[in-house]
Parts: sequence; structure tokens; C-alpha cells
Amino acid sequence: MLKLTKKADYGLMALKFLAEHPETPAFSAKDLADAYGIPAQLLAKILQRLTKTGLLRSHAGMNGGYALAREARTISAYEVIHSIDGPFFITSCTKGAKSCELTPNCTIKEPLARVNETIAGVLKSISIQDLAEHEPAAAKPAEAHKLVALTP
Amino acid sequence: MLKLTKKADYGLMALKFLAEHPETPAFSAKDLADAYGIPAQLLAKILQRLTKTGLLRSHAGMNGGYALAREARTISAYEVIHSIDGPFFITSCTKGAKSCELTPNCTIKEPLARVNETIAGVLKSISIQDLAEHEPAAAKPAEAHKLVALTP
DNA sequence: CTAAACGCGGACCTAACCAGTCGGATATTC
DNA sequence: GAATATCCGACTGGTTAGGTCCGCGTTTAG
Repeated sequence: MLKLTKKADYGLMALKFLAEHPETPAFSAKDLADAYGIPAQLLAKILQRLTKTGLLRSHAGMNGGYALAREARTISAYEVIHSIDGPFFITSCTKGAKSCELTPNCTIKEPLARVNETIAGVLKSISIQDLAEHEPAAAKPAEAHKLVALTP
Repeated sequence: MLKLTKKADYGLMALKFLAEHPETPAFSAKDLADAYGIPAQLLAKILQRLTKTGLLRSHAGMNGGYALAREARTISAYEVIHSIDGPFFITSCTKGAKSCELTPNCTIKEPLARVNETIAGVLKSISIQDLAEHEPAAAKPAEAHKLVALTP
């Protein structure tokens, strides 16, 4: 179906919320969960993952919580999704040294991998800041065809 | 995880195979399944779907089978995937009249919808013929930034 | 005309995976 | 030391993808 998980959605929402409130030093998982009606414990685990991957900074104890580790402008949607859902690939053939297990000539995989990179490129070009601003100005046309061109 | 289903993969493989053998009038589901080591009955159902959506032409009886309904150049990967997996959306919020059920301001959905359209555009720009040719020349740079530009 | 080869299509099963929960441990502040 | 946090593994329940089975309609070869 080509859709990303709710966890990734939640993660993006939370980061977007943090980007919209830069003055506040930290938000607890519960604060963020309440803001969007997300199950608190679930969001907590997501935020923990984002902390482990270096996108968030956490602080335990009272008045603790989470804050962006970097500037919102420098955090891409790709990083968030990748942190939560792991590496994604369009091709269901799991990549790596072993190509398609049984299928000998899965030549379909190759052009689809280009598509995959294109999507990744688009996602990388979108920052959390872009999400926070309602007017989404992203993906400069200058590098657009570099992203989309399938012939290197 | 953002990956398309095996069924869609199988469908693309089958269409690619048909595009590579335009001289042969028809291939049975079993022929195509054997060519790639795909479960025959499963591929059969996929091909039936593609027939219903008008991408393939079927012929029952002996020496029957499937053939492309149109020229390979005019069949896009998007159509194939859409036929098999149905409409896909990046956002896990199921679209439609009802927006995000509980979440009041899921502003994240809007820019992600742009990404969704971008992906769809890339997929639409790739034809079965492109898959069949090993050297994949797709997505003319001319319309590239039209696809990627998130600000209309 | 009959049987083999084929497409058609519903019902069904199963294994994986996502979403969400529970419970406990550790850290920090007051 | 009590309240408020993060941290983290384990467990469960529901959905869906992947795959199978079986019976039916159609066509063609012999």
C-alpha cells in the first residue's frame, strides 16, 4: 500500500510540535500525546527511539521531557521516518548481498530502486521546519531534476 | 515501511515479461509464474485483476492466456500498482471527507500529501516499456521540477 | 463430443506485523 | 524520599498480506 506507519506519523507530529514551540525548554511525552490525542505510552517509545538516534534530547526528572537536539531546519522527514520505521525499500525483495532469493532475473528491482532513491530524496529535502510552517516551501526546483532523473 | 506489496511486484514483473515478448500472442498464468518462480495461483489472481482494470486482455481455452491490452509504452507503473493494491496514500489517516479522526490539527497531513503526489507522479512517468529496457530512460528532466515542486 | 487446457472468482487459512498495553527499572528534582 | 520523568523489554490483540483450495465457465484440439 506504500504508506508509512502511524508511529512515523506520530513522530513527525511530535517533532513538528516541538519546532512550533522553540521557547519552551522541554515537553513531556504526556504533553505531546495529549496535544494530539495519541496514546501516551506509545508516543513515549517513539520519542525514546528518536532520542537514541540523536534527533531529540531528553531530560529525566521533574520538568523534564524532550526537546529538539538540532535546529528544526536541519532535521529531515527522512531521518525521522528512518529512525522509527527503519530503512525502507520499495522493493519487497530485501536488498543486500543476496538479490531476489529465487527469482533469477528480477530486473524490475533495478529501476524501482531508482524510484526508491527519488522518494528518499524528496523526503530528505523536507525539514521539520517545513512542516511547522503552514506554507510549505520545500524542495528547491534547482535540485529537483537531480532528484528525479533516473538516468545518472 | 513504505514498501509496495509483493503482489504489485509480481504484477510488474509479469507485465514486463509480456513487454519483452511482443511476438508471442499470449502467455498463460502458469508460464509467467514459472518464469519467475512465483506461486501460479496467486499470480493468476493478480492477472485477473489487471484484466478487469483493462491493462491486460485475456483469452480462455487452450493456447489462451494473457497479453497486454495496450502498448507497453502507454502503461505506467502507477496504473499497475493502483490496480493491484488500490489507491495508496502516504498518510495513515485514511482520506476522504472525514479528516484525521481525533487529532484536531493534523497539519502534518497536508505537506505529506504533496509528497504522495510526487511519488505518484514519478510512478506515472515510468512505463512498462521502461522496465523492459535494461537502460532505464525515464522521467524527462523537463517535467521533473513540476513533479517535485511542493509549492504550486 | 469429449477432454484437456485455460481463465474466473469466491472462500479459506496462516503467518507476519502494526498498534497499543503492562510492568518494572532508573534518573532527577523538590 | 516522594513525585515526576525517561527508559526498555515483554506481551497481546487485531488487521492485513501472502498464499491455497475448489468449483465453475470457456475455448480448442483430437
